[in-house]
Amino acid sequence: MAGNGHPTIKTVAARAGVGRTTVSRVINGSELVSADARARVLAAIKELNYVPNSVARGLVTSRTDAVALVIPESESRLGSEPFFAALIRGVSAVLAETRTQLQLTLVRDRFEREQLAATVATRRVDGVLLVSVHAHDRLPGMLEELGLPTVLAGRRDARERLAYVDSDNAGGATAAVRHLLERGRRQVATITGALDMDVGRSRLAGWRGAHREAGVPADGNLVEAGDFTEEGGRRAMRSLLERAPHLDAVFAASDLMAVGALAELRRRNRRVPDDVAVVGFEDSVLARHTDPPLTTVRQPVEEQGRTMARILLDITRHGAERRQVTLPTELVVRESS
Amino acid sequence: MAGNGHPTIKTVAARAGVGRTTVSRVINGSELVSADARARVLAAIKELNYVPNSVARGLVTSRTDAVALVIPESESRLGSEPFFAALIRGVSAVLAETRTQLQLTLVRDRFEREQLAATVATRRVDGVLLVSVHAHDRLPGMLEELGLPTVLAGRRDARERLAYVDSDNAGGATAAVRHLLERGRRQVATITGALDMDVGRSRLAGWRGAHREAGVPADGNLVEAGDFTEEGGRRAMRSLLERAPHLDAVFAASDLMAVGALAELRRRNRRVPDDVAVVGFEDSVLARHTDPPLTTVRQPVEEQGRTMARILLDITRHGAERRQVTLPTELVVRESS
DNA sequence: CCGCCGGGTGGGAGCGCTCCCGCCGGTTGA
DNA sequence: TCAACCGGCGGGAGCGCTCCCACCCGGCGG
Repeated sequence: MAGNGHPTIKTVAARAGVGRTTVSRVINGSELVSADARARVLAAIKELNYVPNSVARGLVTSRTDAVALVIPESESRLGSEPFFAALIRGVSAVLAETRTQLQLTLVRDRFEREQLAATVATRRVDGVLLVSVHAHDRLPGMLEELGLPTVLAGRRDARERLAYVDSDNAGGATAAVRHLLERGRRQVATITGALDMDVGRSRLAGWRGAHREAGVPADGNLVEAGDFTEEGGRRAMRSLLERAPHLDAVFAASDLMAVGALAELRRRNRRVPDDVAVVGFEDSVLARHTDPPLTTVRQPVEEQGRTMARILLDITRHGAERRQVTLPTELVVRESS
Repeated sequence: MAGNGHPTIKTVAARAGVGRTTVSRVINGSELVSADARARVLAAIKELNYVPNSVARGLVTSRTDAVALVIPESESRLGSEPFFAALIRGVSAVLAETRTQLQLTLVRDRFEREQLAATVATRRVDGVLLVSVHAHDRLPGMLEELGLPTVLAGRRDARERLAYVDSDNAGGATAAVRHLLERGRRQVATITGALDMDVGRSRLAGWRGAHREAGVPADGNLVEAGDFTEEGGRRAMRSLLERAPHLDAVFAASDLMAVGALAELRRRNRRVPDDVAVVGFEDSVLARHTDPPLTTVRQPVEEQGRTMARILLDITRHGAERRQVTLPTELVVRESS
């Protein structure tokens, strides 16, 4: 019983000469406290340097004021780090306003990913933000069953039921390819992203859409599947050039793949943009540093993070409905096109 | 009392026909349980899909099995994201092994930084990992007073008392400058990092050391202070060229500043490496993508994160002493030198 | 003058867990 | 034979908080 350790609400109550309940009320901003009592409690808190124990609070309220951000590490390793960094910044900014903690969970492999559901079920978080969901990912479903509010970055497919915030992938891709066609490019190839993800499929759909719009037939020979990695971009560029040596433009579904494509083009002494125009997607820091600087589609990643956090908090704090938001993208023209 | 909600340890005990304590023992891997009882408990856990409530556990053990990683956002915004991403990967890998949660705290401004001490004092974390500490940062001291185990990424100064993991900044810088001098460069300038940080000072010391070693006088005119940003690198390069137009090499204390320097050199039509050799520090992704690819000093950032996490866990779990570790760096020669 | 109301207050109970301590019954050594 | 011991086990207490439910008391209407 030494006054040692940290002061508790009881210590504060004794010091202020009031009951525990009154202290609790002051802390939680209840109106039903006389000005006098409130002042005494506040003074006691300051004197004792008291900080409420949020674990104890969490036990009774069964809220933790923490949300998890789940990121598959395999993808983050692939150099898309700027994406995650920006997303985290956005999320964190909104959470800070409401004193909500951000728990970062990097998931290394499928096993850890499935295990996560159990971890998360230990009630350590009020909700989950999920990044990079594949079409047949089971995790979102598991979280839903657990009744844990979940917001996705990107959707699993066009019929997504859960809350999500996505960029306008199809629209951005269409704009990119339209830009190439309008500049007179005749054979606009595309290096797609992973096609088991909606991002990959939607950006490919955008490439098709722009062709349709322009009344140009979309040649299946000009499509090569990538995987969002630099090496994948390089490889895809290689097979495209072999299949369609006369292509004069390529739309890569990510900046990183565009970088790979640029490398392959340089290796073959194709000039960019003179011989072949290149456009990426994301507008990461990379895009400004390639040679030549990369034309690309900017997605508002930080805003995406902010929106995700807001939607999640609205659900956990105010029981709001799940919302689905698509954020606009914007073509940034640089020197590669 | 409806069987609703989540099963508790009591539910499991009833189902298995044992006491709460026995269930607890099984969960925590105690030896003092008969094989029979253990089997029954395990079965009950599985049937009920029971997951222990870690908040309740935390209340009694006063451990949360979570640690905070504190990152000043101002710096992370500066494009050093690859550094933080790698650090997080390392930290996360080690934490995952011990089922410890990672709480990420981006600190936007000084105010939030000081407030953090209070937040952290709500007992939500067992320890803190601190990144980018400036020489006169008050936060480490506050955490120490709170008795919260802390490990720094980098040290405040050469007399650091807290646990830390740092790269061999001086050694790496010396190797970089030695390399330039050995290749016959006569005027090796340096763009320093922020000089209120040990990283900045140590890398500058390395530049001096290599000169001393080679018996070449270190010309103060060849030193220009930067701030680890690209723009800072550009600016520093500009003043260096004005002050010392005949310099034939520059060692930048970060890749990002090297990128700025490269841009300025190109603007002035100085060829790299023919006219001026450039070396950076960090070996971030950027380094492979500059034109020409950047010679730089690789620091084992992921390993740094792993080591930090290990040291922190050793302290929180086993009451180990604070350790101070310096990890070796390695010169990576590419085409800019 | 009495009942009633309602703002301000405090104590009890209980959140789900761990840990202390004591109980039980079988084995061992003197 | 009996005390000492020990492995296996369970209940009580309590971690620090919130919330329910009184309780008190001054003011007011009947």
